[in-house]
Amino acid sequence: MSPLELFKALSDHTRLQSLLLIQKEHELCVCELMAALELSQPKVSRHLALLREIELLETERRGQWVFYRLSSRLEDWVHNIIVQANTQQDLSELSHRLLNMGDRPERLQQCC
Amino acid sequence: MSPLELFKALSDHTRLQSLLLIQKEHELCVCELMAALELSQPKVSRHLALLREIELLETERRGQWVFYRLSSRLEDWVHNIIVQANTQQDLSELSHRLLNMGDRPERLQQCC
DNA sequence: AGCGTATATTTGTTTTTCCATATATAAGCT
DNA sequence: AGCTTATATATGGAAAAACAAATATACGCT
Repeated sequence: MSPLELFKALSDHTRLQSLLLIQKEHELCVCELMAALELSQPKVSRHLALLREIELLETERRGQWVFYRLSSRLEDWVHNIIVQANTQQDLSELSHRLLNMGDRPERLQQCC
Repeated sequence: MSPLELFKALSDHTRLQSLLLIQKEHELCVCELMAALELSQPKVSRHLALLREIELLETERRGQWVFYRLSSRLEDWVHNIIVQANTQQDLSELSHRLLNMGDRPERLQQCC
Protein backbone atom coordinates (compact mmCIF):
# COMPACT_ATOMS: atom_id res chain seq x y z
CA MET A 1 0.00 0.00 0.00
CA SER A 2 1.25 3.46 -0.88
CA PRO A 3 0.71 6.64 1.17
CA LEU A 4 -1.57 7.94 -1.59
CA GLU A 5 -3.75 4.83 -1.43
CA LEU A 6 -3.97 5.11 2.35
CA PHE A 7 -4.88 8.79 2.28
CA LYS A 8 -7.54 8.19 -0.36
CA ALA A 9 -9.04 5.48 1.81
CA LEU A 10 -9.09 7.76 4.85
CA SER A 11 -10.39 10.81 3.00
CA ASP A 12 -14.01 9.82 3.40
CA HIS A 13 -15.94 10.57 6.56
CA THR A 14 -17.65 7.18 6.78
CA ARG A 15 -14.48 5.20 6.18
CA LEU A 16 -12.40 7.25 8.59
CA GLN A 17 -14.94 6.98 11.38
CA SER A 18 -15.40 3.26 10.75
CA LEU A 19 -11.69 2.55 10.80
CA LEU A 20 -10.98 4.60 13.91
CA LEU A 21 -13.92 3.11 15.77
CA ILE A 22 -12.88 -0.41 14.80
CA GLN A 23 -9.41 0.30 16.10
CA LYS A 24 -10.81 1.61 19.35
CA GLU A 25 -13.26 -1.25 19.82
CA HIS A 26 -10.93 -3.96 18.52
CA GLU A 27 -13.56 -5.48 16.27
CA LEU A 28 -17.09 -4.69 15.11
CA CYS A 29 -19.68 -6.24 12.84
CA VAL A 30 -21.63 -4.33 10.19
CA CYS A 31 -24.76 -4.07 12.29
CA GLU A 32 -22.79 -2.49 15.13
CA LEU A 33 -21.26 0.07 12.79
CA MET A 34 -24.72 0.83 11.39
CA ALA A 35 -25.90 1.64 14.91
CA ALA A 36 -22.83 3.63 15.90
CA LEU A 37 -22.65 5.69 12.71
CA GLU A 38 -26.42 5.78 12.11
CA LEU A 39 -26.02 4.81 8.49
CA SER A 40 -27.72 2.36 6.18
CA GLN A 41 -26.40 -1.14 5.91
CA PRO A 42 -25.37 -0.98 2.23
CA LYS A 43 -23.47 2.23 2.79
CA VAL A 44 -21.50 0.81 5.70
CA SER A 45 -20.92 -2.40 3.82
CA ARG A 46 -19.62 -0.70 0.72
CA HIS A 47 -17.09 1.39 2.61
CA LEU A 48 -15.89 -1.55 4.67
CA ALA A 49 -15.41 -3.57 1.48
CA LEU A 50 -13.15 -0.82 0.18
CA LEU A 51 -11.08 -0.79 3.36
CA ARG A 52 -10.77 -4.56 3.19
CA GLU A 53 -9.74 -4.54 -0.48
CA ILE A 54 -6.67 -2.47 0.31
CA GLU A 55 -6.02 -4.73 3.32
CA LEU A 56 -6.50 -2.14 6.03
CA LEU A 57 -9.18 -4.38 7.50
CA GLU A 58 -9.60 -8.12 7.69
CA THR A 59 -12.80 -10.02 8.35
CA GLU A 60 -13.86 -13.08 10.23
CA ARG A 61 -17.28 -14.65 9.96
CA ARG A 62 -18.73 -16.02 13.18
CA GLY A 63 -22.23 -17.38 12.76
CA GLN A 64 -24.38 -14.87 10.93
CA TRP A 65 -22.04 -11.95 11.61
CA VAL A 66 -18.95 -10.77 9.82
CA PHE A 67 -16.53 -9.05 12.18
CA TYR A 68 -14.13 -6.43 10.91
CA ARG A 69 -10.84 -5.57 12.58
CA LEU A 70 -7.53 -3.96 11.67
CA SER A 71 -5.45 -6.19 9.46
CA SER A 72 -3.04 -8.23 11.58
CA ARG A 73 -0.17 -7.58 9.17
CA LEU A 74 -0.37 -3.81 9.05
CA GLU A 75 2.89 -2.02 8.26
CA ASP A 76 4.24 0.19 11.04
CA TRP A 77 3.96 3.45 9.14
CA VAL A 78 0.29 2.75 8.41
CA HIS A 79 -0.41 1.89 12.02
CA ASN A 80 1.36 5.04 13.19
CA ILE A 81 -0.76 7.23 10.95
CA ILE A 82 -3.97 5.65 12.20
CA VAL A 83 -2.87 6.15 15.79
CA GLN A 84 -2.04 9.81 15.13
CA ALA A 85 -5.45 10.37 13.58
CA ASN A 86 -7.14 8.69 16.50
CA THR A 87 -5.53 11.11 18.96
CA GLN A 88 -7.59 13.87 17.30
CA GLN A 89 -10.94 12.15 17.08
CA ASP A 90 -13.57 12.04 19.76
CA LEU A 91 -15.41 8.75 19.33
CA SER A 92 -17.17 8.74 22.67
CA GLU A 93 -20.59 9.43 21.17
CA LEU A 94 -20.16 6.55 18.74
CA SER A 95 -19.06 4.19 21.50
CA HIS A 96 -22.03 5.31 23.54
CA ARG A 97 -24.43 4.34 20.78
CA LEU A 98 -22.80 0.93 20.66
CA LEU A 99 -23.48 0.35 24.34
CA ASN A 100 -27.07 1.45 23.95
CA MET A 101 -27.98 -0.54 20.88
CA GLY A 102 -30.27 -3.55 21.16
CA ASP A 103 -29.55 -7.05 19.89
CA ARG A 104 -25.82 -6.64 19.98
CA PRO A 105 -24.05 -9.84 18.94
CA GLU A 106 -22.36 -11.78 21.70
CA ARG A 107 -18.60 -11.66 21.49
CA LEU A 108 -15.82 -13.91 22.60
CA GLN A 109 -14.02 -12.98 25.78
CA GLN A 110 -11.36 -10.40 24.93
CA CYS A 111 -7.91 -11.07 26.18
CA CYS A 112 -6.05 -8.10 27.82
CA MET B 1 -7.57 21.04 11.03
CA SER B 2 -9.26 17.69 11.40
CA PRO B 3 -7.85 14.31 10.36
CA LEU B 4 -10.47 14.13 7.61
CA GLU B 5 -9.40 17.50 6.19
CA LEU B 6 -5.78 16.43 6.26
CA PHE B 7 -6.45 13.11 4.56
CA LYS B 8 -8.54 14.81 1.87
CA ALA B 9 -5.69 17.21 1.21
CA LEU B 10 -3.18 14.36 0.92
CA SER B 11 -5.42 12.13 -1.17
CA ASP B 12 -4.38 13.74 -4.43
CA HIS B 13 -1.20 12.67 -6.20
CA THR B 14 -0.08 16.19 -7.10
CA ARG B 15 -0.68 17.58 -3.63
CA LEU B 16 0.98 14.66 -1.86
CA GLN B 17 4.09 14.80 -4.03
CA SER B 18 4.27 18.57 -3.71
CA LEU B 19 3.98 18.50 0.05
CA LEU B 20 6.50 15.71 0.57
CA LEU B 21 8.99 17.29 -1.82
CA ILE B 22 8.63 20.65 -0.12
CA GLN B 23 9.29 18.99 3.22
CA LYS B 24 12.38 17.27 1.86
CA GLU B 25 13.76 20.39 0.15
CA HIS B 26 12.73 22.78 2.94
CA GLU B 27 11.20 25.27 0.52
CA LEU B 28 10.37 25.49 -3.19
CA CYS B 29 8.82 28.01 -5.55
CA VAL B 30 6.12 27.22 -8.08
CA CYS B 31 8.55 27.10 -11.01
CA GLU B 32 10.70 24.52 -9.22
CA LEU B 33 7.69 22.33 -8.53
CA MET B 34 6.63 22.64 -12.17
CA ALA B 35 10.02 21.30 -13.21
CA ALA B 36 10.17 18.55 -10.59
CA LEU B 37 6.63 17.28 -11.18
CA GLU B 38 6.52 18.13 -14.92
CA LEU B 39 3.16 19.81 -14.56
CA SER B 40 1.62 23.03 -15.83
CA GLN B 41 1.90 26.21 -13.77
CA PRO B 42 -1.84 26.66 -13.14
CA LYS B 43 -2.16 23.07 -11.99
CA VAL B 44 0.70 23.35 -9.50
CA SER B 45 -0.49 26.74 -8.34
CA ARG B 46 -4.04 25.57 -7.69
CA HIS B 47 -3.02 22.60 -5.61
CA LEU B 48 -0.56 24.66 -3.60
CA ALA B 49 -3.31 27.19 -2.95
CA LEU B 50 -5.44 24.42 -1.51
CA LEU B 51 -2.63 23.26 0.77
CA ARG B 52 -2.08 26.84 1.87
CA GLU B 53 -5.77 27.45 2.53
CA ILE B 54 -5.86 24.69 5.13
CA GLU B 55 -2.56 26.03 6.53
CA LEU B 56 -0.39 23.04 5.73
CA LEU B 57 1.86 25.36 3.76
CA GLU B 58 2.88 28.96 4.19
CA THR B 59 4.34 31.29 1.58
CA GLU B 60 6.95 33.98 1.42
CA ARG B 61 7.55 36.24 -1.53
CA ARG B 62 11.16 37.05 -2.28
CA GLY B 63 11.53 39.17 -5.39
CA GLN B 64 9.55 37.63 -8.20
CA TRP B 65 9.28 34.25 -6.59
CA VAL B 66 6.83 32.90 -4.05
CA PHE B 67 8.37 30.20 -1.90
CA TYR B 68 6.27 27.52 -0.27
CA ARG B 69 7.25 25.67 2.88
CA LEU B 70 5.59 23.68 5.63
CA SER B 71 3.64 25.90 7.95
CA SER B 72 5.78 26.88 10.92
CA ARG B 73 2.93 26.27 13.35
CA LEU B 74 2.07 22.73 12.33
CA GLU B 75 0.50 20.57 15.03
CA ASP B 76 2.57 17.57 16.08
CA TRP B 77 0.12 14.93 14.94
CA VAL B 78 0.02 16.49 11.46
CA HIS B 79 3.79 16.64 11.28
CA ASN B 80 4.08 13.03 12.40
CA ILE B 81 1.73 11.85 9.66
CA ILE B 82 3.68 13.72 7.00
CA VAL B 83 6.93 12.22 8.28
CA GLN B 84 5.45 8.72 8.22
CA ALA B 85 4.29 9.20 4.64
CA ASN B 86 7.69 10.49 3.61
CA THR B 87 9.39 7.32 4.86
CA GLN B 88 7.51 5.46 2.13
CA GLN B 89 8.06 7.82 -0.77
CA ASP B 90 11.03 7.81 -3.10
CA LEU B 91 11.50 11.41 -4.20
CA SER B 92 14.99 11.00 -5.67
CA GLU B 93 13.83 11.38 -9.26
CA LEU B 94 11.99 14.58 -8.40
CA SER B 95 15.01 15.98 -6.57
CA HIS B 96 17.17 15.05 -9.53
CA ARG B 97 14.99 17.08 -11.87
CA LEU B 98 15.35 20.02 -9.53
CA LEU B 99 19.15 19.87 -9.74
CA ASN B 100 19.02 19.62 -13.51
CA MET B 101 16.55 22.40 -14.21
CA GLY B 102 17.78 25.65 -15.74
CA ASP B 103 17.20 29.13 -14.31
CA ARG B 104 16.68 27.95 -10.79
CA PRO B 105 16.14 30.88 -8.44
CA GLU B 106 19.00 31.70 -6.11
CA ARG B 107 18.25 30.89 -2.52
CA LEU B 108 19.45 32.20 0.78
CA GLN B 109 22.07 30.17 2.58
CA GLN B 110 20.31 27.44 4.56
CA CYS B 111 21.27 27.10 8.13
CA CYS B 112 22.01 23.53 9.39
C1' DA C 1 -38.26 -18.44 4.30
C1' DG C 2 -35.79 -14.82 6.80
C1' DC C 3 -31.86 -12.27 8.13
C1' DG C 4 -27.37 -10.32 7.41
C1' DT C 5 -24.39 -8.94 3.89
C1' DA C 6 -22.81 -7.69 -0.86
C1' DT C 7 -23.22 -5.78 -5.44
C1' DA C 8 -25.15 -2.98 -9.47
C1' DT C 9 -27.20 0.95 -11.31
C1' DT C 10 -28.75 5.39 -11.46
C1' DT C 11 -28.47 10.05 -10.10
C1' DG C 12 -26.62 14.20 -8.15
C1' DT C 13 -22.62 16.59 -6.40
C1' DT C 14 -17.90 17.64 -5.82
C1' DT C 15 -13.21 17.72 -7.59
C1' DT C 16 -9.95 18.23 -11.04
C1' DT C 17 -8.24 20.03 -15.14
C1' DC C 18 -7.43 23.22 -18.67
C1' DC C 19 -7.66 27.63 -20.84
C1' DA C 20 -7.69 32.45 -20.70
C1' DT C 21 -6.90 36.16 -18.17
C1' DA C 22 -5.39 39.04 -14.26
C1' DT C 23 -1.98 40.57 -10.95
C1' DA C 24 2.56 41.38 -9.21
C1' DT C 25 7.42 42.01 -9.48
C1' DA C 26 11.60 42.80 -12.09
C1' DA C 27 14.61 44.50 -15.72
C1' DG C 28 15.84 47.42 -19.43
C1' DC C 29 15.28 51.46 -22.00
C1' DT C 30 14.41 56.55 -22.97
C1' DA D 1 11.14 58.60 -13.02
C1' DG D 2 7.99 56.63 -16.44
C1' DC D 3 7.16 53.17 -19.98
C1' DT D 4 7.59 48.64 -22.01
C1' DT D 5 8.51 43.94 -21.90
C1' DA D 6 9.30 39.61 -19.57
C1' DT D 7 8.71 36.38 -15.89
C1' DA D 8 6.20 34.37 -11.92
C1' DT D 9 2.03 33.42 -9.78
C1' DA D 10 -3.03 33.55 -9.02
C1' DT D 11 -7.76 33.20 -10.34
C1' DG D 12 -12.34 32.71 -12.87
C1' DG D 13 -15.05 29.79 -15.65
C1' DA D 14 -16.26 25.73 -18.44
C1' DA D 15 -15.68 20.89 -19.53
C1' DA D 16 -14.51 16.39 -17.85
C1' DA D 17 -13.86 13.06 -14.41
C1' DA D 18 -14.34 11.06 -9.96
C1' DC D 19 -17.13 10.22 -6.03
C1' DA D 20 -20.99 9.29 -2.93
C1' DA D 21 -26.00 8.43 -1.97
C1' DA D 22 -29.94 6.05 -2.72
C1' DT D 23 -32.41 2.43 -4.47
C1' DA D 24 -33.02 -2.03 -6.07
C1' DT D 25 -31.43 -6.56 -6.42
C1' DA D 26 -28.78 -10.73 -5.42
C1' DC D 27 -26.21 -13.90 -2.53
C1' DG D 28 -25.41 -17.07 1.44
C1' DC D 29 -25.98 -18.83 5.72
C1' DT D 30 -29.06 -20.68 9.39
